[in-house]
Amino acid sequence: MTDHHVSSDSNATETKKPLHFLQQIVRKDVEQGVHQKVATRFPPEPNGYLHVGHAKSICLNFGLADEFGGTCNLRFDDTNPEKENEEFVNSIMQDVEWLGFKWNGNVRYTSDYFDQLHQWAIQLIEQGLAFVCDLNADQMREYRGTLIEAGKNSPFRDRSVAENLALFEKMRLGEFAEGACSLRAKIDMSSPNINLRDPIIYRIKKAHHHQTGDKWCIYPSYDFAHGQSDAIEGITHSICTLEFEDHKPLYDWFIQHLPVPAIPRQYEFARLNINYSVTSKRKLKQLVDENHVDGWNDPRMPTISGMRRRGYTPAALRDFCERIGVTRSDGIVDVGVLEFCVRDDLDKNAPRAMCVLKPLKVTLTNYPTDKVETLIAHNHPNREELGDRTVPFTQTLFIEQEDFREEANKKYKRLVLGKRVRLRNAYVIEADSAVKDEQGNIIEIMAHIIEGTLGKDPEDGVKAKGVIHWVSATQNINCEVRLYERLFTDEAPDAGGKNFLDCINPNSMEILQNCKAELSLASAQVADHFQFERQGYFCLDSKYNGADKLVFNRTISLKDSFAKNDD
RNA sequence: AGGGGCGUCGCCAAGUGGUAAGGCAGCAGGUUUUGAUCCUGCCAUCCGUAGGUUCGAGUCCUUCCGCCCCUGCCA
Repeated sequence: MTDHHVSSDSNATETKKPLHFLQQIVRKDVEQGVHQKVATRFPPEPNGYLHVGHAKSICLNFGLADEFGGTCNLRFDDTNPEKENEEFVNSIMQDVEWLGFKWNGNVRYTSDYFDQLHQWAIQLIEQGLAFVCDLNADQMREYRGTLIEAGKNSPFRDRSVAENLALFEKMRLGEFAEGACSLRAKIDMSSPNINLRDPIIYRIKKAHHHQTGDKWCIYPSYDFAHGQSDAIEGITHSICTLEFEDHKPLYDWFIQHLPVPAIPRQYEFARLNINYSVTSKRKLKQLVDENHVDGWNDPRMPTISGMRRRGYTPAALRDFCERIGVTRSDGIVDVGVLEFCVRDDLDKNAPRAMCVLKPLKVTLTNYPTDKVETLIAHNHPNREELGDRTVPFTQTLFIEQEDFREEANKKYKRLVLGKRVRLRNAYVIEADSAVKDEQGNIIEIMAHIIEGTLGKDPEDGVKAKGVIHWVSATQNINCEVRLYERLFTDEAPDAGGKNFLDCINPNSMEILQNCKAELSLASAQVADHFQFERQGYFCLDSKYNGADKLVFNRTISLKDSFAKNDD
């Protein structure tokens, strides 16, 4: 992890990035010595895969700890065994590590604290602050009141401490059926804050738990477990999203009435929304379950595992989270910002290569049939330290079909009949004729090289108009390339009364067979990133790539200011 | 008997009573063996609205408008 502390900015001339509101709060607490050490936590429920919204929370929590010399725990909020499992636990750990963060000590589980939580529930009963309620779910809803009407007290609210203790113990022993009763905090049924209307703190769930097995058949609610877990871990700043703001009075109520070892404080920030995407777990699950995508890690998914498979880098995601900021106002971030971050990181770090996606054969009539020249190409135009590679040059080549036209206007900077073009890292060539099949399709270009143009402009002064990529027709690797577009055509698939499934882009994936990659790509590894010059950034697909076939994913295209203005 | 939040450029976002940062997008140029990168310039007389306080208001007060969250034995 980097260790630039916000406070120790020695370079006065350097323009400081303004601190967001949580950084300001933490800095103030540190300056005033409120805490010995800052402690945060990232507390996902292991009931699904992490997505880009979680990345924001991860960067925030681990980032704050890092900036102020504190610690950040990874805690699985596993109070609802019916929805959780070990697969999710493992994927979440993998995603957090991949993003580049290291949690403090061992992974924690709220279930590690079930014994303590149970004890505290008993203490609440003993203080007359909790009771066992026999109301069923429907009755409970009725008694709760509405947003504009007060609720009314449960008829079981005045049971004696002894009776409550006995009943709660019976609950724990499994003597009641699920839903038969629950343990509730005794607060205020007429509170304008519905979370304070005698909330349930323990419910019966005769479910196997992925961590505690069959030890328990009663489980604490989120509200009862979260703050106390924070306190147990000595969390100083418990950061969550805006929708939990109404829970804060309850969070504080438990902390105030229980002998907890520390006083954590909850702060809320706005969750991340991105256009042309969905981030609700329910919808992502639906996309997977109904096979609209190829699993949770489909390269088009906004999940961390999907973005990883797509070729997005941890640095790009971290940069993105940094750029979008942290505030309390709801907003929708333009996916273009994310795409910029990915391009920016890949441009700086991805070695270049050449790959022809839709091949068109070119025969160089003045080049010897059996000659093979070994040309040298730089792996990066601006970073010499990334070295060179060699590419074989032969009489027959492949260029991109769209890089040739029989005739074109002046703005077209590629190969045109009778005109010249530079072959990237090689010679300038001039097109002489186009060979067509019976249907009139161009199937081959006859051209000739301009001698002496390796690394030099033509001696006759007639420069090439543009540069195109190419690959030897006899020495290349056949491969499959998958091109991706946004998964949704609507910028707000979630909004209004729309069914987000109706907004799915039918052309979000295009699979190209028989693409021709340069030889050096044979040694590519799944973790590698490449820029296929003039095409975009690519990586091997971790799922379909195999020994028998190379499969590349296009992470993202190059920015293309030309495509917009119709030639 | 409702409660809690939020409104600054197309998007994100600084601003903490002293005269509207920055990024993305966009536009116009320059460099370039990637129509990429890089570089230069332009891009809010105005801060949801209407009043008020003040020498001075995006910042303080009031009005109204708009948007988000809350009535799971989910988190």
